Amino acid sequence: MTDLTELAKRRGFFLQTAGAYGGTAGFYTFGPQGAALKDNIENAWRDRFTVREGNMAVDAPTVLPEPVFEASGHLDTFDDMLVECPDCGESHRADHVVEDETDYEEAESLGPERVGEIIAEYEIVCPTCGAGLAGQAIEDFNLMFETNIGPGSSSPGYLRPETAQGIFVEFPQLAEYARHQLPFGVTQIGRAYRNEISPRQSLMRVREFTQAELELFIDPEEDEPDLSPVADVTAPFYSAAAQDADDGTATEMTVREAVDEGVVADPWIAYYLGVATEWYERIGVDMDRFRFRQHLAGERAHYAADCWDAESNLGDPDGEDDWHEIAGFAYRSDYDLSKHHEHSDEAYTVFKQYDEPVTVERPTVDPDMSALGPEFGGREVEGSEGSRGASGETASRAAGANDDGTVDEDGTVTVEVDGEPYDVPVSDTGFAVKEVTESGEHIVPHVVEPSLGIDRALYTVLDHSYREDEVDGEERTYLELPPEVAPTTVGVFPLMDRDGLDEEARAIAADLRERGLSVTYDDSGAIGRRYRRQDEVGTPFCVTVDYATIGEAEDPEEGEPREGDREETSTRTAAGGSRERSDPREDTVTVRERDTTAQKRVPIEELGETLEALRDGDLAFADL
RNA sequence: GCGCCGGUGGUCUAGCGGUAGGACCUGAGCCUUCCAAGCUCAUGGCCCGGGUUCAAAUCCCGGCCGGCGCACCA
Repeated sequence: MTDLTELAKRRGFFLQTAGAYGGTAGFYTFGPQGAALKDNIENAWRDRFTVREGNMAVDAPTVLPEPVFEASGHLDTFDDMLVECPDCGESHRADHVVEDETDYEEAESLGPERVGEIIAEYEIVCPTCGAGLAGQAIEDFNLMFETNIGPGSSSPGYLRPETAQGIFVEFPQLAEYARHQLPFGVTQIGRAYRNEISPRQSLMRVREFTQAELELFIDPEEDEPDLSPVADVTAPFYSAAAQDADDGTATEMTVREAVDEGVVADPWIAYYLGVATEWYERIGVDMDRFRFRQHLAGERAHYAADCWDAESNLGDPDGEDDWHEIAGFAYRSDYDLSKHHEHSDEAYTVFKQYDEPVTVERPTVDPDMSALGPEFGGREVEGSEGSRGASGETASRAAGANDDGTVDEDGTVTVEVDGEPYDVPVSDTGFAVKEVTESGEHIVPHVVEPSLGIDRALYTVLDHSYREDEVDGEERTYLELPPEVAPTTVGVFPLMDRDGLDEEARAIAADLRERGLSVTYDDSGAIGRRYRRQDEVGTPFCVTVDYATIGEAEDPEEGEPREGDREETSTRTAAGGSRERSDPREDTVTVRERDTTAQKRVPIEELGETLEALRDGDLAFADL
């Protein structure tokens, strides 16, 4: 990890932000290599989770107004109350301490002042060392960055702690775009912010990070995934049950087995675990240092019904394991949409049409207010309210019949007004049972959410691809990045920076760039140094223009052609006078593979095509 | 946020009261016909702020940043 951080800074993958001002914890800037790598990882994610899944991508603001987070629950649950022990200095969740030591439940909702009072009243002591906590300040710690929208403080906003809310809050319109057809998926890749108490471990725990999220909206009663594309994907599953067992370990099994054996309860989650497994492998995560871990019951987020994490092992390969969460797969049920449905003015539902319209008898009320109004004035009459929205059963009880479903002999029903029972004539309530034809119902979709941390994936890929070996007795450091994500695909060098080799190499570099390949040109120093430089940033292939390329002898005994007669190099045969170096141009270059340092000669005219095939995995270097 | 340890060129490091030396990297030149070779030259540094002292990179205090442990991680 130390070596990697050093290489990351030296070679331009990532560095601490604003180091000139002392740096600031939890923020990193991606350098040229890191930015390119991150782009490539993000593009691989878009390809897999948006394009190939047929989902739609959106791009929401990072700042959202306060009501969004009131609805989502983040304002409450992100607001931790901490109390610090005056003796041993340990911080504890004040609300948890109170819940443990008293009969109070949901102490969080009592507010910090009341919790402080309770701690004093009950003389609660520090769970660690036993010192009294009375009188200690209850610190409010909100993990969201707060800001003001516009001048003044009347309109607070927060930097989103997850990209997801930007999708949920727009659900009504997104459902429109999806033509109200479930299931549909919406993806988003973007920054999220959490004011972490203690950023640690380089890129793995930062205050601003990039999330790649998919929110899949499903009808929980109808929709089921087609597991077949990933059914045979194998991954290690570390279930909650296995974690509870003393000697529990992750079990290697296919996605199909995980579902059939009930290890992963929800098939949608299982499907995305399969998709993610393939994706992580594709971008260069070592599958021997990867697993899925189910959240323990007490560990789940406030919205999650079931949750699995993807974890990568960043420990020393020969040493202790060091597992880190790099993605979460949560079955969020209808939590988020229901919340926004309640808090906002819009309906976060889709209309689900029945196969056949159903005709039901539905009790209705149509109160005769000219009769009831004068009698009951402004007081709320349950019977008249009951006609709106409530179920037929409620309406019938309230307006058409007593609780036992009967109508009194004198043709009245008993209605409660402000707790007082009144007899009201049935004729005045307008009670009737009508036949209604219903063609469907409004349902709140459930949400399945694969949420991947891009920075953590990037760091894992770097960690897992870091290699040290020896070539010709010299130590070598290289990154075994998959060609698809490597910041640079090909390095192009002239063997010597003269004799027209450089011109030839520049022309080749330009041609390759024209094809859209990511190319680095380098003519400095010795060739070996240039290879090592590219090795360190994970460039999978290097092309070298040598004397064979341009038709020079391999064994120059006489003076080399110097500046001034460069054009002669390509017309030497015709020009005569230098017949001992008159070999014809081979028009081939060497292509060197990073991982093996092996070289093959490739004709220049096939070079672009060959490199593209190598990059895309359509051609193996060994088959050249 | 607490505790322990640390912060010297881009990177790694020596110096630990008298204002800095090396290695690597980088740049220029020489040399060099495929894996960090060699030679010459050059660029570049004591985290920040106070204090003690004739004098502070060095000692003290505070801050910032980092590593590790604790807590936290919805």
